[in-house]
Amino acid sequence: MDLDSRKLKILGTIVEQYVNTAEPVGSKRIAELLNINVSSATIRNDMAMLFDMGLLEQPHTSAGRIPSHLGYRLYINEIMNCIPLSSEQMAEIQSMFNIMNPDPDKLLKGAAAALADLTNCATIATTFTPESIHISKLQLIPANDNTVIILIIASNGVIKNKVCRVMFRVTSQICEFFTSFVNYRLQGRSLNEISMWYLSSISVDLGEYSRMFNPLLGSVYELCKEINDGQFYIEGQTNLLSYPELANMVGDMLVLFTDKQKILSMLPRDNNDIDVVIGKENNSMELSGSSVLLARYDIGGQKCGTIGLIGPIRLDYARVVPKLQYFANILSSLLTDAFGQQEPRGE
Amino acid sequence: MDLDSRKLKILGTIVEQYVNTAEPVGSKRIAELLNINVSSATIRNDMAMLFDMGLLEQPHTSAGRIPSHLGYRLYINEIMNCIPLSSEQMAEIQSMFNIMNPDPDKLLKGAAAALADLTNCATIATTFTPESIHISKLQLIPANDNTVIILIIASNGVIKNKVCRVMFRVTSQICEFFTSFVNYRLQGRSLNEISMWYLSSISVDLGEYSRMFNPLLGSVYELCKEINDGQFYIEGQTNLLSYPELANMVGDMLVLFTDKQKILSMLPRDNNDIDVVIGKENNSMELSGSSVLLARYDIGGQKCGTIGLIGPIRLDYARVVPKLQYFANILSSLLTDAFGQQEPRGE
DNA sequence: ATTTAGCACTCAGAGATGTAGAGTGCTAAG
DNA sequence: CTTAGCACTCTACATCTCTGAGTGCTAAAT
Repeated sequence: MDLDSRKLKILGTIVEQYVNTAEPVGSKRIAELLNINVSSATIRNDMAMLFDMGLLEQPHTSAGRIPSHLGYRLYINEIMNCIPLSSEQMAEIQSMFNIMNPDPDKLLKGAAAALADLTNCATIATTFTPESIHISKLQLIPANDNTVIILIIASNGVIKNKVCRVMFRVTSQICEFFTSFVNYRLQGRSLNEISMWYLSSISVDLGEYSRMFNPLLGSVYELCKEINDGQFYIEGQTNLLSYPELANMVGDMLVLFTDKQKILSMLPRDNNDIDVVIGKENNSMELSGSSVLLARYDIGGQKCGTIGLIGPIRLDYARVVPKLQYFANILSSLLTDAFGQQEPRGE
Repeated sequence: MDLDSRKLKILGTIVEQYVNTAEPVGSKRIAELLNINVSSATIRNDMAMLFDMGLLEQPHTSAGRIPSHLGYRLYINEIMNCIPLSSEQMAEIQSMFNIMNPDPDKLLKGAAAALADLTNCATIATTFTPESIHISKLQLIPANDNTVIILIIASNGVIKNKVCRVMFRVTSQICEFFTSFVNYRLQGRSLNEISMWYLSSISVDLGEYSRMFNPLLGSVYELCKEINDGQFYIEGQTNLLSYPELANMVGDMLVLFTDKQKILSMLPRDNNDIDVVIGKENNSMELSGSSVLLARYDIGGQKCGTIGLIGPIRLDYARVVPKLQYFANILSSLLTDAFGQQEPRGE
C-alpha cells in the first residue's frame, strides 16, 4: 500500500478542488481534471486506498471525498508547490508597508491588517520579549499639578506611557530627579530583571523620597510587565464570517479572540519557518475548524515576535504560505533597520 | 380612537413581554398578565386598534403581536418607568471604575467594556474635541541616534506619541531646543488652530533649522489631527452574538464596526440626555435591527464625548437607560476631577 | 496485476402532504 | 362596551417520496 505518483496527484487534486469549492470531490470530477487518461473507476479504487490510509474523509456514504487532517498534512509537507509571489505582488505589499506608521507596535498592527486584507483570514501579531530586551529610557513628565506621565522606551522599540496621579505637588525638578535616579538604575537592564523586588531596592535607596515615589515605582513595574507580556493584535476577524463552514464556530472564535492569554497559549511553538496547525490538531474547541499558520520575525537575528494567520482549514496553502513568509521577512528587515544595531544613547 | 389607560397598559405589557421572550405576544397571555379583569376578546379589540394606529406589528396572521417602531417610541417616551439602580448596583459599578487605568483613553475603553458586560450589548465610547481643547505640552524625546519620539499631551488628558526617524544625529540639545521652541508656539493653543499653515509659519521662524525639523512638524500635525479626530472604542461586540434575532445581521454589524468614520457618522446627534434610535430609524442597513442609545459626558460642564450602547431592538430600556446615564455621570465626574479645572503648568 | 464498464446500493436534499396548536377576527348576545 | 363562541389562518413539525450524485463491488478486458 504505497503512494505512487498518481495517488499523490489525486490527493493534491482533491485538496485543491476542495479548497476552491468547499464541496466534496467525486471520482468523476477528478478524472476530468487529471490529465492522465484513466476512468473514474480507477480513481475510485485509488481513493478507496487513500481513504483506508486515513488521508481522506467522507461526509456521508454517497458523497465525494474531502481531505482529512492527515491528507492536508501530507499535501502541505510533500505535495504542494508553493506559488512564489510575483514581483507585482511584492511591490504591492511593499507599498502597503510604506504608508504604515513606523512605530513598532503600530507597524505590527498595520502588517496584521494588511495580511488579513490580502488573505481574507484573521491575522494575529505578537511580540515576545527575549532576555535581551531592556529599557532604553525612562522619563517622568509633568502633566499638571498632581499628575505625571511615565514614559518607557524599550530596546525593541515598544513605547508605553501611563498617567499617574500623585500626592505631592509636581515640579520639573522632582520629575528630573526621579527620571535621572531611576534611569540610572534601570537603563540597559533586561526587563526580566525588573522585578517588584528589584524596584523595592530602588525605593530603599530613594531614602526620604521613598514614600513619595513608591506609587510611581509600582506603575513602572506595571509598564515593564506590559511590555514584557508583549503586544498582541488580532485583525481581520470579520473575514472569518465569509466562510460558510465556519458559521457555527465563528461566534466562539470571536469570543476566544477577546481572551489574550488564552489565544497566546494556543499558538504553536514548533519553531519551523512556518508552523501549520490544522483543524483538530489545535487543542482547542474553538479552533477545531480552523488552520493556524505562524511565522516568526526577528530584530538583528534575534527572534522577537510572531505574525500569523487564522483561517478555515480549506486554505490555499500554496499561496498563503509564501505571503506569510514574505510579511515576516519584511517585518524583520524593517525592525532590524530601525532598532537592530544601535544601542540606546544616554541622556 | 384615543389611547385610554388600558390600551397603554396593553402596549406596555406587550413591549415588556416581547423584550423578555422575543416571541409575539397573544391576547390570552396579556389577559393573564394584566390585573384588570377583562377577557382576551376585549384585549383583542384593543390590540386591533393599537395595530390600526401603527403601534403593533404582526409577523403573520395567526401570530401574536410585537411592538412596531412607533410602539417602542411611545413606550419609551410615555409609558415606561425607568428602574433606578439599587445602591448595590451603584457600588458595583463604582468598584469597576476603581480598578480601571485612569488614563482618559483607557478609562473610556474600560468604561465601555464594563458597560458591555453589564448590559450584554455592544458599547461605543468616543471623545470629541470642542474648541477649548488645547495642547498642554509637547515634548521631543531622543530614542537613539536617528530616532526621536514626539509626545503630546492634550488638555482633555489624551496622550499620544509617535516615533520619527530623522536625518540628523539626535542629541539632547537639539531635542530640548525643538521642545522649547515649538512648545512656546503651541502650548495653550486650540487644536483646531494648529493647521498645516500655522505649523509652516513655525517652520519659517525656525530659520536655518527649518529643513531639519520639517518632517517633525509634519508628525506634530498628524498627532494633533489624531487627537482632534477623537478616540473611538467599541467593546463587547461579541455580546451581539447572543441575540438570535440579530443572527442574520451580526456579520454586517461587525464589519460596520471596523469602519470608524462610518459608525461615527451614524451616531445620533439629538443631544437629549440620552438619545434613543430604534431599528429602522437608524439610517443604515446594518443597524436596522438594532437600537442605539447614546449619552454624553463632560469635563467641567463642557461636553466632550459620548458613551453609548448598541443592542437588539427588544432592549430592556427601563433598566438599561439608567445604567447608561450612570456611566456617563461617573465618566464626567472622574474626568472633571482629573482634568477639569487645572490649567497645564509650563515647564 | 491493473484497468474498466456496469450496476446495485446508499444517502442528503428538495418537495409534497398531513396534523396540531396558537391566535386571530367576527358575530351575536349580555 | 364587553364577552363567549366559533370558523379561519398560518406556522412548526413530522413523515414520506423522489431524484441525483456518488460510491463499492464484480466480472471482464488489457
